[in-house]
Amino acid sequence: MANAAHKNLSRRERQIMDIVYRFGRATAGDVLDNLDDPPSYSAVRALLRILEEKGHLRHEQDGPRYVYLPTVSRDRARRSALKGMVKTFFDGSAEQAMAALLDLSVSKMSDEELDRLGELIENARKEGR
Amino acid sequence: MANAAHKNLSRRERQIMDIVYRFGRATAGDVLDNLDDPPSYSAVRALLRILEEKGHLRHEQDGPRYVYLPTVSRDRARRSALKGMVKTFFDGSAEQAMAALLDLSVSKMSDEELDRLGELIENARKEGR
DNA sequence: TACCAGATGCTAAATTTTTAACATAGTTAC
DNA sequence: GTAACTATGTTAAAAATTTAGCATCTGGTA
Repeated sequence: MANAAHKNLSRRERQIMDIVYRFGRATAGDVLDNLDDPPSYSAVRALLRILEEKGHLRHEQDGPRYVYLPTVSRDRARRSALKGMVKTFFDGSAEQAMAALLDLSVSKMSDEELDRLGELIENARKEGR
Repeated sequence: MANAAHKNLSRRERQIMDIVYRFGRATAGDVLDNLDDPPSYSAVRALLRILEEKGHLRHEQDGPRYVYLPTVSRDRARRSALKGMVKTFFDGSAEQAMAALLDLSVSKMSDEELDRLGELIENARKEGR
């Protein structure tokens, strides 16, 4: 079911998880700095603790402070998010999603990037699967 | 800014918007049927009305009932969602996102689909941009 | 060592979200 | 026409989320 993990997050929880995923690892301060319409530092810490309780985050000690990391690997999170997106916005068609993605960003892509993508597809067509 | 519209939705609101986007248009009943851990019919209707007030949905009369539709075109919603995803999970790299998408679904893709994608990239490399 | 800065833990209040219940109006079928 | 069914509109209570405040602890530094 799509983005199962994310589905049950509250608004703030989701905002925070997005930031942590984006950063890979983040302190309460990092999160606060990147939150729209941010609450108090204290509120952010409370949310981080809740997310940890729920099993979405874990923390490591880094000197005097906590650094939070997702418990689910970035790779798994990516897959899950992609699946949800394809299901919700592209009728389940990964091809459509890729086309839209390409359309969205060709203007910003380098020749090298396009070459690499071309190869990936070439490979998939020949051997892969 | 990512998925600006979605960012401020509550949990249920987001779940409902996802369903409406997936269906394109949906009645309260459709939404109820597709909601995990569903509340009462009445609760769903209340949420739909709130989403309409907030400007995320509009409704059309279809015989005796309302059919709800997103106010933002699917295309815009897609773009917005894709951008957010790329930013959050792929360090802003559309190429990486496309590669992951391909990896996720090569096994399910037909030769035709792969051909079409190959062409799109070919075109982008040659002329486009 | 003793102080200061900056961190966490915990608790309870404020706000928002979510829900159900009830009242009302429109459709359809007989 | 009217009864049965199925909608919607509104309201207020229940539940969950979000927040801030205060007490406490830890680490670095003069």
